[in-house]
This record gives sequence, structure tokens and C-alpha cells, in this order.
Amino acid sequence: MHSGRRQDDSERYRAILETAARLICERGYEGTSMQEIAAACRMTKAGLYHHVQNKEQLLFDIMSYGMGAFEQQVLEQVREIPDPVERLRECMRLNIHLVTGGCSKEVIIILHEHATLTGEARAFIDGRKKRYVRFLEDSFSEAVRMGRIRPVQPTVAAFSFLGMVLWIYKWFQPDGRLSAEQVSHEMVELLFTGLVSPPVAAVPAPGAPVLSLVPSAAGGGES
Amino acid sequence: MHSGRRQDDSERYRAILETAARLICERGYEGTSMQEIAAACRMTKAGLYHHVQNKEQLLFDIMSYGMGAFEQQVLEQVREIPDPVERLRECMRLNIHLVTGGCSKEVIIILHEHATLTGEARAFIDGRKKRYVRFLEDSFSEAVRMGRIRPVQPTVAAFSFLGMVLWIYKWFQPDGRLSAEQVSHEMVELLFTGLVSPPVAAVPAPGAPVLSLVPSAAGGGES
DNA sequence: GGGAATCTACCGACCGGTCGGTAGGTCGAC
DNA sequence: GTCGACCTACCGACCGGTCGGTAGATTCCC
Repeated sequence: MHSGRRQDDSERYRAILETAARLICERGYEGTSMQEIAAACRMTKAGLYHHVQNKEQLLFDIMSYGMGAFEQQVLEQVREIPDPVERLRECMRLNIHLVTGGCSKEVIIILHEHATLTGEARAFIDGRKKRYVRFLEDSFSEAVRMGRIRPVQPTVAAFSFLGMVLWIYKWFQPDGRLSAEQVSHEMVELLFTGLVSPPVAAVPAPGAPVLSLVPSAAGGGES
Repeated sequence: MHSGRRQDDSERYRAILETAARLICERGYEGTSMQEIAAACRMTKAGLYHHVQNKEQLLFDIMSYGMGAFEQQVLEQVREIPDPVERLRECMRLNIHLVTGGCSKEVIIILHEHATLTGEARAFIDGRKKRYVRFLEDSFSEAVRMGRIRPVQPTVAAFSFLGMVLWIYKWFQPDGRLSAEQVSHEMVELLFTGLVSPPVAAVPAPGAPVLSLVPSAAGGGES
């Protein structure tokens, strides 16, 4: 009974976070009033304030929840993959899946409201973001060191990766022409195979040296 | 005298737009009050409303100005480049230059406030954005058709291009460790040369077929 | 087992303050 | 003497947040 009660409590709070996240995701943080959030939770504003300290704390909790979901669904799933290139490819796939799947308004809020929080709340979220950037930079560096990819600036590579993946929330439509899987596959190939060098020659100059690309060593056998 | 007066007028209005853009860029559209904008222009709110119809029109004018700046500084500069790959590369360079150069708060507002406008104002701006996406898609398609790049989904390629480039406003610091030119160069090479295939073999398996990539035809001699 | 005490969840009413926007007046330049 | 630029003063609506109060379930004591 005790645990059941507690269970209800935390579930209730998460339901509030989810409702608030939906509204804030649609209208922006500043564009959403506590009144509206309360109404969407079928409560009055005073009732909502029984569960919530203040508006900024609400945003912080939404973002923390989103960071947790991301770290669990993406980061922890790929952290132990030994080959850095395969690690990055799988990471991109999972991250795209997270952003395209409509289940995570919280993550989109993290992306969009990147400068809304202030003070230590801002610093805390930024720290968790920075860890992800470091992880990507380190993976790119490792891949370069192993000769698995050509030498690139790891920071630029990491933010290019992130830009491609995280920009998706601005244009992707779940019921649009392109499926999430299509986007995912194409984008991974775009970054890791690149644009040059048609793998099977389409309209090659007969004399030109057209050639199939074989990964140099460390046999990462993959599509 | 007449034209001088008009000149003053439009210059004055542009100064207001610029000041407003600075504030909105820093604090967001909903987070910036007309009071603050007026004060930054060294006016009262009523004085500001002498020049401005309403807040949404102000945002629309800022975005229109930004779209104009973008189209002039990027799109028109590359539209006539015959080779699609060279067109895209130069386009990316110019677009990165636009986003990293601090001179264009208006463009950042266009990027960040992508869902703030409503109705026909929103539709108008979205239409101009869509033209850019089409331009990129068409260029990628053309490059594929010519065999200059491997076959990729043009929409995904276009939005990957845009994601890499436009995400920059979220992380780039003009006085940071990386220069704008460095980012520009690295990012262009990342997308168009890709990650695989070290150009000069670093740790190759001696027996494996390591090979220098030569663009098939249309000799676009470029680093 | 029943009544008093307590607690949770919530409400209506309200706080000081700010929002976008406006009416009407002043004033200096042509 | 007119006209545009800009002001003071103000509007109704809404903001985030808090107040005293209460219905109903739970717990405690006898």
C-alpha cells in the first residue's frame, strides 16, 4: 500500500511533466502559461502549484527527464561497442530514432530551449550535453587513430554529426514522404561513406579507374 | 531632399529592426517585450509603435530582412555555378560564413523562431525557406545524375547539409578555439569527401587495394 | 469500531507586476 | 500652420505565484 501510493505519486508527476512537455514543445516555454498547463492537466493553476515548485523548475525537470531518456536509449546502448566507427554509426541510428519517434517531446525541448534556463540549472544540463559531445569527439579521435577514417577535426565532426541528427526535429514529419528508417539509413551512409566515389559505377568514363571501396583493415563487416 | 528624407526613414527603420533583432536573438521572441525593444532604441513604447505596426509584424520584417540578406549573400552568389558539386561546396562555405559571422542576428532568429509566426506570414517565410531546400535537392540530384557523387536521397542530403551548417549557431563561439574558416573547411570536406578512405594511406594493410580517388569526369579540379 | 486529528490534493480569489497596444497631447522643423 | 515624431498616461488582459480554505481519505488513540 505504501509503495503503491508512492508509485501513484511519481506517476502522477510524470504525467504532469508529459502534459507540460507537450504544450511547451508546441508553443515554446515563454509562450506557454502555467494556466494553460494546469488546464491541460485538468486542474487549476493553484492545484498545479501543489505539485510544482515554479515554472523554471518544471522546465528543468522536463529537461532532466529528457536527458535521462536520451542517455538510456542512446548513450548507454553504444558506449561499450569496441569499434569506434560501428559505435558512431549505431549511435547515429539510435539518436535519429529518438528524435523521429514522436515519443520524446522532452528531447525536442532540450534542443529548442537551449538558452532558456539560467544559473546552475543551465550549467547542469549543459554539462550532460557536453558529456555527449566529448563522447563523440573521443570516438572520432579513436577512429582516426586506428586509421578507420581519414584524419578529421573531431570537434567539427562531432558537431556535424549532431547537426545532421538534431536538426531533424525542425523538418521531419512522421507521416511524410520519408520514413524514419529511410532517413536514418541514408544519413548514416552520407556521413560515413560520404558523397564521392559511386560504389557501383553508374555512368563511368570507361577508361577512368572506378573501384569498389573496401574498408582498409580491422574488418568491420557492415552493410 | 525628398529622397534624403526617405533615406533617413528607411535607415531609421532598419536601425530599429537591427536593435530589435539583437534583443530577440538574445532572449527569444516571446521573452522580449516591446518595452525593452523601445528602451534599447532610446524611445518609449508608444514612440516605437509610431514606427512599428505590431510585434508580429516586427518579427516578420526582421525575418524578411534576414531572408533577403541570406539570398543575396549565399543563394545568388552560387546559383550560376555550372558544376553542381562545386556549387554545393561554395554554397556551404558561404552559408557557414553567414552563420558564423556575428553580423546576422536576423538569420539566427529565422532559424530559432521557426514556428513562432502564424498564418500567411509564416507561410511566406516558409515558402522562401522551401526554395532553398529545393535548390539544394536539385543540386544534389544533378550531381547524382552527372555521376559526380554516388546516388543519395536528395532530400536527406539537403537536410543533412542544412543541419550541419545551421546547427552551428547553437555551439559556435567567434572567439573560441576553432576559427570560422577552420569549421568551414573541415565541414565541407566532411560532407563531400566523407569519412572513409584516408587519401594518403596511414596504416594500410599492404595487400589491400588502397587507391587514390579521382573524380570520374568533368574535371572539377579543386582541393 | 468510532471519533478526533492529520494529511493530501485541490479550489476560488487574489497579489503585484507586465504584457501588447492606444488615445490624445506637445513640440520642433519645414 | 501643418505634419510627423515622439511623449505621458492609460487600457484590459494576462503573467507567475500565493493565500486561506476545504473535501475526502488515512491514521491514531481509546
